[in-house]
Amino acid sequence: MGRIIASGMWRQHVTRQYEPHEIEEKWQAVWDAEGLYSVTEDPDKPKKYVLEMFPYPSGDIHMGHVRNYSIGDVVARFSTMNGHSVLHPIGWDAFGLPAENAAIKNATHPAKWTYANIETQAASFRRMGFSYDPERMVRSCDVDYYRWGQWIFLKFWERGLVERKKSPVNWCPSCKTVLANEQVIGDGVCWRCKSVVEKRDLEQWYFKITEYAQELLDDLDTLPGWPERVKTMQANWIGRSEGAEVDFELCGAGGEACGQTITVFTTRPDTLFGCSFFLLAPEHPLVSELTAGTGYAADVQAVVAATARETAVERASGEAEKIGAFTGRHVVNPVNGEKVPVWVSNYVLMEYGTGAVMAVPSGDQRDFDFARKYGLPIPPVVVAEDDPLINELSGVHSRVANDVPWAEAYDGYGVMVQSGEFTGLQGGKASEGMKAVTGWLAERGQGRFSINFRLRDWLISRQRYWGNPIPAVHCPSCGLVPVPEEQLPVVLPMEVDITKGETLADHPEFYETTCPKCGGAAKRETDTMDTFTCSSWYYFRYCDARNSAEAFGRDKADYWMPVDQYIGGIEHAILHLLYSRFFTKVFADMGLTSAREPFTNLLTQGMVKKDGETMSKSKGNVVAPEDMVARYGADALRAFILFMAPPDKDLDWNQDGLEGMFRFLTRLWRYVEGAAGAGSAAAPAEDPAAKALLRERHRVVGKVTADIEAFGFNTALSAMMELLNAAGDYRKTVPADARDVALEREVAETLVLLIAPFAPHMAEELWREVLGGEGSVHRQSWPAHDPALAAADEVEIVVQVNGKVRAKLTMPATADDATVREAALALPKVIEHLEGLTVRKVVVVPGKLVSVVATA
RNA sequence: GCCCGGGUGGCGGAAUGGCAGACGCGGAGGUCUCAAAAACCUCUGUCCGAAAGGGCGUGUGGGUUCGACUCCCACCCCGGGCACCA
Repeated sequence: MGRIIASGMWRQHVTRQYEPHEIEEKWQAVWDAEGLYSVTEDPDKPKKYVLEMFPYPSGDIHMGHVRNYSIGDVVARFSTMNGHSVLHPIGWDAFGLPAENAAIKNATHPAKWTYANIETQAASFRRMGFSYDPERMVRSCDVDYYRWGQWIFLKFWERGLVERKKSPVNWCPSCKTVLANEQVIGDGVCWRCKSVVEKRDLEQWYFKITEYAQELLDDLDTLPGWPERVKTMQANWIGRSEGAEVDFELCGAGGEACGQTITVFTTRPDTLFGCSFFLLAPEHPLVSELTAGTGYAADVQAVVAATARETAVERASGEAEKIGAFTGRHVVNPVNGEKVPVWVSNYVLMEYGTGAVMAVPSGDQRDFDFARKYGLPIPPVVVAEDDPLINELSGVHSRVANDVPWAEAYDGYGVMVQSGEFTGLQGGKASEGMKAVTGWLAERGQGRFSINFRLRDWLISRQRYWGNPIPAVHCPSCGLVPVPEEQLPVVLPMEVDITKGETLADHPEFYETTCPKCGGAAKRETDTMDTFTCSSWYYFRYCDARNSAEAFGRDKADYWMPVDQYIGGIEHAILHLLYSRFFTKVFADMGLTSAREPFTNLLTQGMVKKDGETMSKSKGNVVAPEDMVARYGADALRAFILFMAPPDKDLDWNQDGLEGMFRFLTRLWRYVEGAAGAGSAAAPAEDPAAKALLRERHRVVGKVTADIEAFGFNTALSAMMELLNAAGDYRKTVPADARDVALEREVAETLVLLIAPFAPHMAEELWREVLGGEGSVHRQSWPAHDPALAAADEVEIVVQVNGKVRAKLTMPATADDATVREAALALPKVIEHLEGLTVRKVVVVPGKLVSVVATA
């Protein structure tokens, strides 16, 4: 293997240069042949499931992939070396719209495009040296996989978690399909293509994730290994509000009671006495019923029409001007019998609560603005204790004030006024007043304690071809009928010509079928499932990827699940992570798993940017990992991207440092080659230079170990550089015949083991070929360290006088405080700075410093 | 508006309340060489100083402490998330 390098030839200097390409491809082949990364359930070892998020087969890999999968690979290899049985699989989230778009553009089939991309990407991952178990690879567009997605759908249906209903839904005009709420991001745009979404009234399939809203919220507390920020985002998204439902009786057109009630949800029942009008959403079904044929119909219809014209962005952003119209009707306030007018306004959303709102302008800014605009009363009911109004209204039970001198509503805590028997109680969110009023209403059957969630059910049907067909049949006589389990899979037909814009709905061969129940002619459902359904359970499939009888075996899942370390981008903080938690909870309730949460620890890695912008083809600022691998090898690239920044931070790609990482690896290579000999030269036992190097070796092993455990890959690599620097200094400063050869060899071995998770190819070459190690470096035990050996026997102590460093002192590590203090005060420099001053206080920090406080 | 992050040399970044700037990049000078590359060595926050040495310095202003990048209060800036949610 060794070769004579050109520049060294005349010196007779035989050495091997670090040639990443030769060794990387060589070891990739060896690892495959040896089946190094195949894993089975080993009852004798602690298990560890390390997983990076399911990649979409977009074609080329990008730097974000390199970062994500490099992090996972270090964690996986490190865990293996630390005695764990490690599951580290990969697969592809292979259904989805980009395949259709690409197929249209290239006049091919989505399947062809997808499988070709998977091959390309798999080759790139292999080229990076990632340690995936090849036997567990999963592709979500394979029938073997998606049939179980259909099975899950049927099981969800059995459990009452599937619903088909008509409601206003998000429609992406560019993707030509509906989207779930979670998939509308930012200012009302599609998560994938960033087009502004529209609202359409359509009948669609839903998973009832709201049934699990409370548990999804509560169990966030069982995830200490998740970033706070992700948990906060999920909690906000679920949006739990405690309050009350209040029934208002509707009056007839003549003002008389008509027996019909309208219920509202409010978080502030304590402000009920301040309700001066009542609002309906423009989409509320009662609106036309109440106004049809009356003199109010025209104005109300104008508001309804204007609201319908607002874009989703305007409506959602709260920037739209509040408009409204009186319906001519009234409702009765249950607490005081007062009749309040019913208005229609664009700021009331049909999707939240009941689509009807009791308006309390003194306590809610939106109601306040509306009241001011339309000249409606603003009676104060909860007044801050330091508000001048309190003098006038404190203890006043009945309504005397119908307006406030305030510029805005007050929604904080305060004293209830003008509130009948509740006057004087504390008002505010979750206050005693709120509880008292709710209790009063409940006793009379006019209200009840209630919890409202912002979370909506998950819309899972998609009007696209390249997805998992929904296993359902529409029968003219039986209605919606699930495809019987034994008839699965519903195979996605390949004959659909996507280049002509065809979908399943264009294929009678697909949709013409018979009803499983009555045997009559029926139509198969032609919508496919949201691809997020595929990625919501793939981590279960990895546990038992080749099972043809079940989605996964419970024994296998119970061995591996939950995922111990999940790694992926923050962009899935809600989407994929919420859906996966939901699936896992349903699986647990189905008895398929004992895990109630899928991911114990979550690392959200930051984005890889270029010049502060996300890399994209359209910006032309994409840095191709392949180019970097071609120049410096996969090892240098992997190590460098981890060295650049802590994993959770965004990083700005800058190639300059990559060269530096390559230099480090080259130096490491040379050092190990030079120190590999098992020489026998006995070194002086008490040589301080040798002791220092040994100490550094133990310190660095301790630091690298702790750093990897805390995802401090950048500082772990820094520490390895420090050890190599120390080893280089030892070699430079100690003459060859005085060197401790055994120590140098130990340091070399240590460095090879430490670098193995980061630069797996190089470590393997050095381990097997240079150090002559037995078996793969990746199957070795992680190096041990002895804290006692890492401790210095002499310490340098800093001496401060009035907070400024004035001298340094070397003391035995065992010296007691009094000795250190005395030695410090005796230093000439210290005496000089204390001249004319009186020492007031001396602080001794063992092993660190002495701080002398002195004044004149 | 609300909720999270984050502001440290020329750059990426490091620092259980204890020498700010580890490690790396970049830069300057040097060794080797006919020369260059590579490699190696020295220096590299800033200001004053020939040096010794000293002053200043982690977004801003206060505070706690013998001692603050770190803890507390107020504010400024940057990034992200949420936002007519009743």
